[in-house]
Amino acid sequence: MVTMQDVAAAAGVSLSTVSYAINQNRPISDATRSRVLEAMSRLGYTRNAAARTLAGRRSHVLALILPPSPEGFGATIWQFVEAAATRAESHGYSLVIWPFARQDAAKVQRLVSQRLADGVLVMEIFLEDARVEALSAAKVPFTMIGRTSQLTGRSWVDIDFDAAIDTALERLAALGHRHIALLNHSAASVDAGYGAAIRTRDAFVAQAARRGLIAHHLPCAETALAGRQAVGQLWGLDPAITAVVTLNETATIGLMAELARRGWQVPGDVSILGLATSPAITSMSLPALAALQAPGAALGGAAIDQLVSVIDQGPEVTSSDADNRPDRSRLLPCSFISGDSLGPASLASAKPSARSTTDQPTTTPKERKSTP
Amino acid sequence: MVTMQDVAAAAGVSLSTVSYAINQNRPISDATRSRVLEAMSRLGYTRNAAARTLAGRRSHVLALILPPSPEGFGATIWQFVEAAATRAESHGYSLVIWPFARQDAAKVQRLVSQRLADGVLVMEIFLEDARVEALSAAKVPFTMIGRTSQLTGRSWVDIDFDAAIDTALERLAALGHRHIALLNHSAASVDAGYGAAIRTRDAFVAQAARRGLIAHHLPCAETALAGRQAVGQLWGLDPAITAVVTLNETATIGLMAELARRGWQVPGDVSILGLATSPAITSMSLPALAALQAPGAALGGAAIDQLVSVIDQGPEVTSSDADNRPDRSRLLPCSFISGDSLGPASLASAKPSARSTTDQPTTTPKERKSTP
DNA sequence: CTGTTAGCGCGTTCAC
DNA sequence: GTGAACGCGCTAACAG
Repeated sequence: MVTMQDVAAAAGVSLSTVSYAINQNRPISDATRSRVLEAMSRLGYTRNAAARTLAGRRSHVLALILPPSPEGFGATIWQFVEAAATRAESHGYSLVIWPFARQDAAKVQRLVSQRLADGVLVMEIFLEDARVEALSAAKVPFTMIGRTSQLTGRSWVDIDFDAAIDTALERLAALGHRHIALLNHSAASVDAGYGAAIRTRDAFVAQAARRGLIAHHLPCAETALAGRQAVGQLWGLDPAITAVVTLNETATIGLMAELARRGWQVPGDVSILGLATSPAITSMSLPALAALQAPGAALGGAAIDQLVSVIDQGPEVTSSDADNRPDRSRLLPCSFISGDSLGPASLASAKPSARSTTDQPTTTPKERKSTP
Repeated sequence: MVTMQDVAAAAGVSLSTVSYAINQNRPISDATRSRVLEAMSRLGYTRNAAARTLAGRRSHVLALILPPSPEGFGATIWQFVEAAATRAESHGYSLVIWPFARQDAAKVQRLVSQRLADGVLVMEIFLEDARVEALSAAKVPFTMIGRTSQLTGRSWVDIDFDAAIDTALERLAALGHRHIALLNHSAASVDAGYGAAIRTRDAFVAQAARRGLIAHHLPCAETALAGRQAVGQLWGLDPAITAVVTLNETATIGLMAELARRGWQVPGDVSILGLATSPAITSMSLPALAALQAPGAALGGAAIDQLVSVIDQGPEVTSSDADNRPDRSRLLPCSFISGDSLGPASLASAKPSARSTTDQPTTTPKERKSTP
């Protein structure tokens, strides 16, 4: 292995000069710099990361904690990761991914205490999140993608679910929909306090009430099968539902398949609007799903920027007003992607033929008495 | 930060004794060991990764190079990652993920030359792969998930596509299918030499010929839209096709949606069999997709085992017969998941009404004239 | 602008 | 069984 010492010797300068030439920490004459650079490339030198970390007390690594998702990741989350990796690189950091579930706080603890990363990004935040507490306790700089309920002094970026719901209800109401359902993440997620699910639900219920709409909230497992079963459940709840807002990509696919199987038209009989959905998903359905697209890439870039700023400035933010500093916390909007799944509300009573509430026995719900 | 020195002082022993107590490199009396351990946990000591790496010349980190996939990752790939991370941990390594495309060989080069990882796993291998060449040149231990065409002295694990195709054709032939199509990955992937796509295609063509079946190979972009359009293309190629084997999950979803839209029955009119598909996908379609499931978790574990063995034994394998050593290379089989998408071949001529070969120009089909 | 030097925290080879 | 001492390769004062 060729070291800085070798380069220094070859260039006829001292070791520290090589270091300064590389890191540009100090003015160096062009002549010596080019001698050094020449020697470096001639010898094929690359600096040793461990030595640099040890001496400099910085690893130049940022970690991203991802939950192990049994369903795989959609395009949104991957856009996020890519954008984050790119932005990290532009700040001189490399991004490593640590797959840890919410329960793995101890592992997180271990890794950060070894100083493997200078800072950490945490995704899929729960209102109470042990990983976040571990990071907080370890005094490691971190930024949340999402928000715990306790926010004081913490850095975060999040999707503006409130605004997204506002847009969604605005559009649906304008189309005449009055009975609207929200197909959420699983009951398990909601009960565990998954931030996105809870904030969306709350915004949905509150804003629907304000607008005088009939709102139905249905948690649903993240599987296509559960999405299919949701059809029976939803119209069992309220046969007058004409629109579904969905936060659950996988379930949405099942939902639309089941609607098709029953012969219901989208958007003729039912309108569907995806929330925080990726374009890849929207085109998977027939008709193409209208959606409020999650700002994956923007979130990734913003999250890294914030994390770097926390690292650079230290965690000195304790004054109460600091919570709203734009370099510490940001809400990003979803953008509307038009599809073919949105239409005017149908008069439910007008097309009883298309609206069978009869369920399939299999995986499924029972009969319900039709109560008009 | 609490160091080994601190622990040594607190336990009343010397620094090296602490090191030995931790690494169990040398016999230590139980009395002193427990004193050391007690001091460690009392002070909350965790060793500094950089220092350990520098002194020990091993980073205890393995890297996994993933391609940035615009469509997101399915469950299979994520199972692989999880299994690999777990297995790595059991070997005392942590697994970091580096998202690098095939063109990013230079970045790979840079990272490994900094000795950030003791070994590297590379996924989604192309027959000629610059990342692999870079690793090879840098003399970094690595294991491929997939295979380059040049294999001498290289460690790899791969899915047994040959066997999978054998199973697939065997089953389809037994159901009476004679005109069978393969819906492959994109033409771009095939042209670039993506190993899985090419090996599957070749096996498909060769084995179909051997069995006297009519084989059609269709590359298809990894989008649902392209999958929909594939319907027109396939039956344009050969109206007598009664079964489709698919290696392209995203396209499969579109394919099935389009079949449904045209009113074709699966498996009544067409049988569909997924190849190297994950269970999450199989349940997304209606009817549930029959598939040869990719051995994601097994691949992950096996890949790590091999990589560790390469690291431990050094790259000394140059003798020609070494290429078949089971600790260096392994082929893993897919397992059959029955679904509802497989049935006996229909007599094409018997149901001309359902079979039209007319292509839709865009994503949005109009009526077609029935041409018997 | 450049050179000298003292560590960073730990693994490991020696002596004891 | 234990301890002392050296060095891994580099950063960052501190001196010129």
